[in-house]
Amino acid sequence: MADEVGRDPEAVSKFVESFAAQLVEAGMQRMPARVFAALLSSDEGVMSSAELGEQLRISPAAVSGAVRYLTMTHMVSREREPGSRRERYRVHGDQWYEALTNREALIKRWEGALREGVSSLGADTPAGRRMAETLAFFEFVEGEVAAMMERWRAHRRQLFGGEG
Amino acid sequence: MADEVGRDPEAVSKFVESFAAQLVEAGMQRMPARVFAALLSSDEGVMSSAELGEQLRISPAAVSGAVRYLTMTHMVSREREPGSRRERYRVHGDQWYEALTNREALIKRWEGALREGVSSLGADTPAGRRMAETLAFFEFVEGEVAAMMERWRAHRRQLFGGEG
DNA sequence: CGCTTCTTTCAGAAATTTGTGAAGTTAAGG
DNA sequence: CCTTAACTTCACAAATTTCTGAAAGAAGCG
Repeated sequence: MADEVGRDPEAVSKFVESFAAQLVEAGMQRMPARVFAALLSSDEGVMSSAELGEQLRISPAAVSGAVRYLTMTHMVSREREPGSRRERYRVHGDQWYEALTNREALIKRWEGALREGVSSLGADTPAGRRMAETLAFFEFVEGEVAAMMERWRAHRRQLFGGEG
Repeated sequence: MADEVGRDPEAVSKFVESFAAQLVEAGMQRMPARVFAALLSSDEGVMSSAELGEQLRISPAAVSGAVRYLTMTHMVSREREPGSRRERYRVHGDQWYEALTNREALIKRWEGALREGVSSLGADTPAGRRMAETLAFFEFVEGEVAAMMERWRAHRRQLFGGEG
């Protein structure tokens, strides 16, 4: 496996850590953030568990935990080369930020909590009305996001061409 | 100060805690989340420091810290009745979720980190191209969100009328 | 101008979260 | 079927975060 020479490992590491820090500040846990940033900055967008552990100086256990989170949120997918027990993790380049905007499940739960609030506090009370409005906002956003992503794909095609 | 009878305090508290839990899961700290949920479920959308402390069973210090966070993120504003040293905190009903979508500063920093990544890894490398695309996505979203909020306001007017 | 009431700051105790080593599990290859 | 390489799970130590009581800091009111 030829190392990609021409890449300054220190520059890569610097980017990885600084981008991970931004993700952490946005609420992501540290290890998932670092693993994700490492994948994002790898040339192929693919790394093995061992490579991740080595570059980030973390234990296999930490890699495992981070990857579990990242795959559950669909920011990363796992692959296996046929006839190997080496797992490979891939960031899909145009899927991960779609996953980012895709807080569907989260929004659904907010909506659930708000609906309960409206009915338990009373739809005819000021607080109930405030919650009903908030609920309407989330429902609105839910629809808009889908349309926005459609426009993005068109825009992207225009900027980068059909495949990326 | 007449207690609002007709409101079941237990139902209110149940909503407050369950909505706060959702906010926590989305990355907000516990105390800000609880304080915010309490305000949201109050009839006038306004509560004093003492009322918050009493309902949530937390110290004045905790209220202070939570409110500091909430005002910094523009989810809550502080008021003072003239001629009183009692602070009052208000959730604006149609401002707070605008603040929620308004991750302007956050997105700007992500963009900064990505720009650095593109230039330090090389715009002509696969990784550099992946980051450039991600950057383009954020720039796109930034513009779209503003337009979306404009549409929301129109939609809202249609649903609830001009003032709320 | 001092008293009183409310808010903020701060140090530290308590609780939670995080990452590791070690043991356990799965599956490829002989 | 056994060996071995790789990933995962688990208990615990360490680090971090969170919330409180106490003291300090503002600001109305007499």
